Amino acid sequence: MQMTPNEFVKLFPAFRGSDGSLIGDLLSSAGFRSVPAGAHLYSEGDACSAIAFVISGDIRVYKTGQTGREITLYEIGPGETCILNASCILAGQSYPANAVTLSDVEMITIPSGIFRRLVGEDERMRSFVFSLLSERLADVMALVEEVAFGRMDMRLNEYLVEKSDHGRLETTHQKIANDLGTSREVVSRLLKDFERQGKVKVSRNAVDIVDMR
Amino acid sequence: MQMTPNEFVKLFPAFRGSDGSLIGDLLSSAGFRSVPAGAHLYSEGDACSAIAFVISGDIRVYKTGQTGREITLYEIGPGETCILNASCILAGQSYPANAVTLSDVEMITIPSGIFRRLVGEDERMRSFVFSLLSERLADVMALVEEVAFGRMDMRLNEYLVEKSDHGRLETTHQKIANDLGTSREVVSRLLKDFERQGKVKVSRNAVDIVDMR
DNA sequence: CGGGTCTCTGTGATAAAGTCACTGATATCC
DNA sequence: GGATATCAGTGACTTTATCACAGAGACCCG
Repeated sequence: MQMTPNEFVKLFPAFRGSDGSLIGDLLSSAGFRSVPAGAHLYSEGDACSAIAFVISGDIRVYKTGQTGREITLYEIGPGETCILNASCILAGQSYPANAVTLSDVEMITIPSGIFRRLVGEDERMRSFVFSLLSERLADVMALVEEVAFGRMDMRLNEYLVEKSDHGRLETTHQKIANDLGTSREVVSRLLKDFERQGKVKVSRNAVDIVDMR
Repeated sequence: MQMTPNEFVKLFPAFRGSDGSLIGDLLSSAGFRSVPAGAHLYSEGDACSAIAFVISGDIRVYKTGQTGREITLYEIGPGETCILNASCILAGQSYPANAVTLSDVEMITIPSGIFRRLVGEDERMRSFVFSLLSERLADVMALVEEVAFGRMDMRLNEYLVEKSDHGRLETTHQKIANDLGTSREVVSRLLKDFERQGKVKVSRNAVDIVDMR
């Protein structure tokens, strides 16, 4: 599959109005990559060689503890880059987290050398990368606050509201726990409480929101 | 006080070998600022207008919860910039955290416009800022993991080892709690346990490490 | 169809951590 | 030398996490 500059700008509006060559350079040196849902993209400690611009699908970036518990740091969607790639490439570090696809994902990959050059030459590219990196930093800082000070019932409540689609969320308690950084039992118990309070309806592989205010 | 390019490069070796004009530009437009210990530099939500390069002293960047508990995200020392400034300037956000000086701090401040231009023009400046930003992101991600999965006794143990100077740490239980994101009572109790185990000696305003392995 | 095997969920007991409400102990300041 | 402020200790209780199971539903396959 090939992408036109027009399609690219539609997805990545930060590049609108770029002086001609940038997007051309970017697309001509880009590779296209299609990854199935559930694929493991990289692990903590891996080195990285290319940067990915996500066209479609979602990616989950998470940390793991020794006990096996997980916590989601943030998700990457269409119109974003996997900024950890950028961060690794530009700072020469290895990945500080893990990433997995949540759905089938299509992305454009750009070799790190080309990417480095583009960041140097183009103000828009620079600004795009800085903004995304800054945003992630702010996101993760907010997560620290939530984890350190937030109560689990509140966090679960917000999670259900945010993640549900038309009042329904199809997932398992284990997956919710993995996003929130807690254990399955805790999620099960809290959902049961919510159900007793008439806020949700719990069934196998799904939670239906009744009234969460 | 005025700083020579030589002194600057000694503190910020990432700029060694910069093509002449960069450091000159930077220093000629820089302001010098001296701040006493304990001063509040900025709060969550503030806008920012200049970037600071720290010459001497340490700055603590932290988050606060509604209950009044605090947690330190990271500290900034000599030879580093307050990267949140950069991130705000380049991404147009407001501060996502609070900052306070831990000691008397001297720093060079550079107006955001000049800074923007330098990042655009100079490869070394760009690389310096990216590296620091990436490093902070990795730091804060590691903190999420610690807070979400780590045990308090382990965290306190590591903290004491890292922060102590010649086996002694002069601080209050409250300050330790503020760094770790827990409450004073928890720190007091854990320290008491450590003392019973013969690992430390606790006294008012100080902890002496006996044997922490 | 029926039995075996997964995956998902529920629950009790216990341990770790945070909260609340105090008390006591040590400095510090007129 | 007391008044005041700061710092630390403690019991009781709540919230979370962990461990060890037990069922319940889905799915496969002869």
